[in-house]
Order: sequence, then C-alpha cells, then structure tokens
Amino acid sequence: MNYYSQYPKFHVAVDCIIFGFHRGALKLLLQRRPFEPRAGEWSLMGGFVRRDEDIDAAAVRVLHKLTGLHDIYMRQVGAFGSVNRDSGDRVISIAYFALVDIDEINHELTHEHSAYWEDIKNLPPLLFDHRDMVDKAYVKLVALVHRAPVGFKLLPELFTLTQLQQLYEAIIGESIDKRNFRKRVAEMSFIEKTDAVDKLTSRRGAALYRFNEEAYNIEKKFKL
Amino acid sequence: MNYYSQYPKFHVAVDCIIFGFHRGALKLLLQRRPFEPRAGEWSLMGGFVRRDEDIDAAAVRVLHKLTGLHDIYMRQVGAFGSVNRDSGDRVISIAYFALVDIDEINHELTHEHSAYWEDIKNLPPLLFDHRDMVDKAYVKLVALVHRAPVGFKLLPELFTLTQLQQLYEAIIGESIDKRNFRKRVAEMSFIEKTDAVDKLTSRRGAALYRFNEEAYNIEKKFKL
DNA sequence: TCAAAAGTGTTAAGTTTACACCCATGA
DNA sequence: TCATGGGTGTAAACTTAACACTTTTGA
Repeated sequence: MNYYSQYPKFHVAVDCIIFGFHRGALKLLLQRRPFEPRAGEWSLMGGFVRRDEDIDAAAVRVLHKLTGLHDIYMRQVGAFGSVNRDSGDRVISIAYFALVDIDEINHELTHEHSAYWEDIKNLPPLLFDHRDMVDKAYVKLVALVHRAPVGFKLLPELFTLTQLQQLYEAIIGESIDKRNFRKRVAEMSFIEKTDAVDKLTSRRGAALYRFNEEAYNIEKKFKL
Repeated sequence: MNYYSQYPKFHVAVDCIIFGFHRGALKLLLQRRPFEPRAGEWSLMGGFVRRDEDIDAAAVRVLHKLTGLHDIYMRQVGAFGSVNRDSGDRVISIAYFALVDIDEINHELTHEHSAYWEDIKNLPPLLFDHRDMVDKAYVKLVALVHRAPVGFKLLPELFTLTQLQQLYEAIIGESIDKRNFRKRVAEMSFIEKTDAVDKLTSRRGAALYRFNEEAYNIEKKFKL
C-alpha cells in the first residue's frame, strides 16, 4: 500500500499496424478477431501487456507470435485511451507500426491467426478505433519515408530500382519521374548496385541493388 | 467477469511537457514533486488518469490545474511503459506537450504547485524518464514548427517580428537571417500587421503583428 | 548627437522539375 | 521481329542563402 494505490488501474494493450509491400501495393496484415466481444470482425493484431513486460516488449511479442520474425522495424504510433473505445471493458491501447518483408514472414503462423494481407487503399471496416490507429500510423510512415531510409525494410535484401520506385510511389501515393528518381538514388552511395540481375519481371533483366546500413550510418544523408 | 479480466491492470498517468517563451529563451514549466517516493525532485507535472476519463482529458485537467488555462494547444508525445520506469510502482505514463503564452498563465497557481520556468538549454536533472519525455517532445516541437504555424501559441496576441524571429531561433536552435525571415513572413498573408506599435524594446518602435487563424485555415500554406 | 533596434532588395548558388528516346532480350 | 520493361541527360523554373546599409527616436 503506497501513495499510488488510491488510483485506479486499467487494462493496457498493444495493437500493431503491420505494413508490407507486394506487387506494387502497400498492404496491411489484418486479423479476424478471435475472441468476444465482436469476434470475427477485422482488427489489428493486438494483445494485453503482461505484468512484468515493457510495452515495447509486448509489441515485439505480438509481432513475433504472428509473423515468426525477430528484429522487426517498429515504432510507436501513440496511445489511444478514450473511455469507450473498447466495448468489452476499458482498455488503453498503445499502437505500434511495423515494416516487414512479406516474403520473410511465416505464412502458416498468419494463417493460424486468421490474418490476411489487405491493400491499404481498400481496407475493410475495422474494429473500435483501429482505423484511427491505421490512419495515424500511415501519416507517420509517409513522413518517415521522406527523411529516413526505412523503405528497405519492406523489400527483400536485393531489389530492383523499379521495385524501389513502386514502393515509394505506393507509400506516398503519387507517381515519381523515373529519371529523377534514379538520379537521386545514384547519389546515395549506400544504395549499392550488385552483380546480380533479376530476370523475373523483364526479358532484358534488371540490376539488383542492396541497402548498405553501415555505409548509411556514416553518410547519414537521405532525402526523397 | 469477461474475457479481458484474466489480464493484469496498470496505473496509467499523464505527464506534461509545458513549453513557454520568455526574453528570447524557450522554457519548460517544471515542478518539485509533491509526494513520495522521491518527493522534492524536479519533475514534469503529471497526474493519474481517472476511471472515467479519456487520457487526453486527463492531460487537459492536469494542465488546467497548474496554469488556470483552458484551450491549451496540446499534442500527445507517446506512451512510456518500461517496467521499472517509476520506482514507486509500475506506472505507464502518456506524455503530452503543451504550448502556452507565459504571460497568460496564473502564476499563483504555479507557485502553489512549486512549479518554475526553467531554460530548455539548462534543465536540472529530472525524475525517472522525464528527461526522455522532454527530449522526445522537443524533437516533435522542432519538426512541427517547420510545418505548421504553432509558434504563435507561445506568444501574446500581438507580437513584433523580432520576437517571432527570436522565438523560432530559440526553438530550432540556430540563427536566421533577418531579411530572409521577414521576406517569408511577408508572403504569409495570415500574419497580419496591425496599427499597434511596441515601444518597449526600441526607441523607434516596432510594428505589432497578429496571427489570423481563419485566414490560415483558408490559405493553409506554411513553411519555415 | 548618438546608441539601439527596426526595417529594407538583389544576386548567385543550389535544387527541383519536366521531358523522350534507345537498349537488351525471350518468346 | 516485336513487345516489354530497363536504362539514360539536359535545360528551365524555382527556391534558398548570403550579404550591409538607412531609418527612427528617446535619452
């Protein structure tokens, strides 16, 4: 019994906005809610914070459980705490967004959790205030992507410049001039051309590039 | 008893980073903590969220209690939820930053709460993770101030261009060319020159300006 | 009359945007 | 041989940055 114990306590949850990129479109990993109330509705993947768990660790745990991945790029979006946001009981929820390479996730796990990739431009109605969370996360993603080289988290290790451009176009929602885009990429020494060639999307083949994190940490200049 | 009730509950608090501007310097309103543990240490003004209160409303309540002001400009900074961040008990805290006009606040109230304005460049050591909260809020403020006309929240209704420039210099932490600054201000039609003149800081007198919120909402262009 | 802050334009450098054709290859 | 996506440069428009002197007035 101390000074704090006169004050109320609340359930605290985390909810994850998981971004992926596939075939030129930005996607979100959404789940059919597995418990009541409102079981079966589309929702973000979430979970309650445990007693001896940092809130960031709770988000990592939830993401790992759903994707099988460790070391996911993740940022906090913010806390959502309206009194009636959750119709089950009062729950204060902390939203996180994550950027993952769709090809790396464990599809059996997502399948077990009734989770599916949905196009960001065509999302179904979501549970509670999850749509607000998504919107806020998306605004943050767009801002972030201009300032820091995080787009690569959504791509495989090796990627073509066309893929990279389509990714940026999908995120910022407008088309980019191909020559100007490639000019800017060429100026970033940490986006390295490899000897490998992708022959899947064109007869001619496209050079594969790689993001060099160490080189970026020295140069630290990014602008898109 | 429902599905949620198997999960733990937590104390949830809000902490407020209150920015002010006085004599060319950006300031924070800090408080001597009024209860144990660690009573008397410098801390942010905070409070526990009440059972039937939105988290945003809790921040509004705390700010009102300390300053006497309604309608304070406020934004969420984020949730801080490390297990041991508070040595009293586990508390998940949501940080908010606020921009206030120092001249409008009720100084008796701040005095009653042992709260004082400290220069942002020379802060004392703060309780728990409050310094992290301040740093994160400050980064957000700097980013915000480039994109949106929020600086005016820190100034009186009428202000001189020199004051406005000093405010921006204090926030972004670098000096700005006077002619370039005034040129940009002149292009923003929502920063209006009034007939009033300030005679306090110069013999010659300086024109007083006003921020016109309605005009801004039509024009919606800001860049600094 | 002078000290102190207010006010005022121009030019060069850098950045951004617009724009169209040839290349390599497999089917 | 042709359809498909890959790859390449230049010039104009715009934006940003650098820079120094005159004005006003109260003490």
